[in-house]
Amino acid sequence: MLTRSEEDHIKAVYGLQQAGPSAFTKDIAERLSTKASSVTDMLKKLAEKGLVKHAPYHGATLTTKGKRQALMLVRKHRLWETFLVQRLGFGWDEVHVIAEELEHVSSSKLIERLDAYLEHPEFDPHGDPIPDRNGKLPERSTRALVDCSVGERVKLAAVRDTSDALLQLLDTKGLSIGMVLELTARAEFDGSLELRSKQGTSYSLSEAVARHLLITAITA
Amino acid sequence: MLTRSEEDHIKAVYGLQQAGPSAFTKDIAERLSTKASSVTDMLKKLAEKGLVKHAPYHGATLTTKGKRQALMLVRKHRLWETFLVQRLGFGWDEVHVIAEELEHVSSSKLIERLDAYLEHPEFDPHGDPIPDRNGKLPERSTRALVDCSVGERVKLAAVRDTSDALLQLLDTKGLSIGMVLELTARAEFDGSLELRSKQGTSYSLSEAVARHLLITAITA
DNA sequence: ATCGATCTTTAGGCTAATCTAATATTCAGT
DNA sequence: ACTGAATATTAGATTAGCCTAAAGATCGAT
Repeated sequence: MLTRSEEDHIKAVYGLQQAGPSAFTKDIAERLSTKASSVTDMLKKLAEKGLVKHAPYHGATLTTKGKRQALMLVRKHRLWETFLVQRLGFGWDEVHVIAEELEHVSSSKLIERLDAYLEHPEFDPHGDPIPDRNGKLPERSTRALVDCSVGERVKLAAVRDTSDALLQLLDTKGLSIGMVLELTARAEFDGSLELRSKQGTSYSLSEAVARHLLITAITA
Repeated sequence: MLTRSEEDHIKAVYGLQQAGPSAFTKDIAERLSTKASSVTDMLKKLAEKGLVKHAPYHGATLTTKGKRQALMLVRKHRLWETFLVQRLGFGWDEVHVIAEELEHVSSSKLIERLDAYLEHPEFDPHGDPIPDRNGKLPERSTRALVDCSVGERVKLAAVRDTSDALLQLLDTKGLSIGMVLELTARAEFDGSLELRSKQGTSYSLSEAVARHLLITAITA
């Protein structure tokens, strides 16, 4: 059984390993709002428990065992987020903080029942994939909206960010996961994008936003 | 903001104050599976925070502020239990432990949404009253089944126990909250009771069990 | 009224998780 | 290769929450 702090560190390492090969002390500390020295202590402890491999001065990576733990945490987090949005009617920008607490509830029977109750969702409200009970992530090929070409028709698949501000911005504009859009123009000056929905509504997005949106190709 | 341990102690004091006027160190320790000395420490801390009144050697009582906190915890606990049974299909003997964890999740918006989602239940799966958002408990007059007379028709209202064993026993016998029963006989030898449902099924209960069942008079 | 059993508190210590400050390492730019 | 900036680790302190052991308080039975 892991403590809450251990779980938080493992999840941080997992998250950072999505971006780079190794998670660095400073970045972990930043994610968890602690200090680097505290992280070093914890990495040492987790290394002893066989959950991470800690190469001093060169960051940490999850072991197989650690990765399994991390995936279960991610699973819990995303299932709770799905519950909060789909069943309790929360906005997608409100659920992260609450799910951070809920994910530490330990009952695995609870999480399997929740999964069934939600009808085994594959993606959470932000479009992030939900690992199944064995830790397997659903397959899907995405790319950043910013890398698309004018004329392409795409489907919004996910928001690559944990900050609520971006989610609120998208809300305000009326954009949400699953929407199908055509990229109609890209401004040379600032890289901003113009998109149009089937219904003819136009949306204007800055390059910064477009970098954080993931899309899938239209399958039709 | 209270820590988990502080919350646990407050809830223990509340629970014990339902039975007697004051909660004693030893009983609190027993409930929380800690030692009396730890409880003393915590009572001192909670007294400083103005949540309990601690009369050394004479137990603790909740202040108004402490009672409000306790009621919110009880509210959370019982709403989560209701959710687990009604929506996730858990058995009523499985939910206590899980709700002990869930009740510490802090978002009050979450609990209000959950309450609405469950359609503002007044009683939890064990028949215990759920405080409303202001801490008000629904009114209902109950008495112990053991105090009823032969010939009375009663409705099972609540199970006065937190142990799973009793709940499992009732499950096995096919008894549940809300059932209407007639008390047909009481054995002189061991005080055990015979009951019969409208459908004609007979149930035999030991005096020990009957002491832990609360009933309401039939309103019809 | 006192004694003994029981309960409570106090005293002192332990561990987990944090911090700050000091020291050590790495690495990019010269 | 060297050096400075950035980063990481170590050392040592702090806090919360728990413990054991010892001392203190209460109270019913004599």
